[in-house]
Amino acid sequence: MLFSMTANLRVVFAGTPQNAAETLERLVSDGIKIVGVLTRTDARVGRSGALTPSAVAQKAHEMGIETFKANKIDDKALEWLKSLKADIGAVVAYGSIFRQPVLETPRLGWLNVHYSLLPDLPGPAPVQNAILQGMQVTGVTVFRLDTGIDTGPIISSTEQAIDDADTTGSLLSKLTGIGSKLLLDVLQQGEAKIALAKPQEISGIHASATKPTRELARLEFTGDAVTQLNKIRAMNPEPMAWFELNGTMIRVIRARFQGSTSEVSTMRIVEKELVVHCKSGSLVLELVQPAGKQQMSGADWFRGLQVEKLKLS
RNA sequence: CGCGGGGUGGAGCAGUUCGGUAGCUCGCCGGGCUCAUAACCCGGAGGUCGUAGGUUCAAAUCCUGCCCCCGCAA
Repeated sequence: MLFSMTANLRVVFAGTPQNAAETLERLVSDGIKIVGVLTRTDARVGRSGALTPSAVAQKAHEMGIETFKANKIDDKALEWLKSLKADIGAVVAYGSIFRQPVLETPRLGWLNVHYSLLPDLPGPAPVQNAILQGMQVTGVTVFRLDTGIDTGPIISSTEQAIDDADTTGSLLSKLTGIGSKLLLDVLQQGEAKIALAKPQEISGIHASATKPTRELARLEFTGDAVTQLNKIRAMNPEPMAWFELNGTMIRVIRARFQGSTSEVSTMRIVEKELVVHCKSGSLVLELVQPAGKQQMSGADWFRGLQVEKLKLS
């Protein structure tokens, strides 16, 4: 009986990429009433440049949910939102800011799923930055959207340990599952739960989690081994860490730390594996991808170079 | 037709400019050495060189079409 009083919120969902689509699917399969989906417009994707609907758009279409495509919430989009008469909105990586009139549109406002333990790592790339900083614990936070960037009152959060082998891809996948459940719980508990949101205690500096650029993804083997390894993990799958050799880009997909080191920034085969010596340790480059080639083991790639050892400039 | 790289035994590459017997480093199989080995030595199997056609006495190599894989940029 308790359920029937609260579980029938009319929810509008806003999101764009794959993990948002997974969240949407979870909500629907657990009985949340999604009255509309807002997502970004179709984008040109890949070499062919084919116009492709977002993952969320595809999922919504599959589930027969009314969809509105817009890259920012202009007056037309706002009008559509109003017409839905939703009680509440849920945002997972939609990709645009919400203006005040939009925040007020569903009567209970909007919930946002953010992949960090706020107030740590606000901004667009919390997962990459958690790994980049070598953090061992992160989490997911569900909070009420306000006009700031990830500054609204927190409803609930869950911790998640970061494994040494985690990449942004693998960690995001775990966090997506947790976030879906967290969001689902809040929506099922309804208005009473949402009212319990507590303002964030934003003290000191919380570095905003900006999106990593290609230049940031560049590896410096003269640098600290652990730092480079964190970069490799954080940049996978996007934009992928890389280094340059003879004018071509070599992406490093996967690597692991190894204690000993010798001549810095030098590669050689040690016990069938490709090892690059850095400052304070070495890295075994397990999986690489030269530009234009398939992924291959570091040892296979190095074999093709037909050299004993390689000193990177 | 956005720019570019590539398709050669199971893997990674060389050979293509200048057409002339399929090469290298690994892996695999067998044998040897060794207390032993993933180390070392010897031997072996495995490829119609992405595909279709053209030029030629002769094509991995030159010409044309097509298929597939990938990096960048968006």
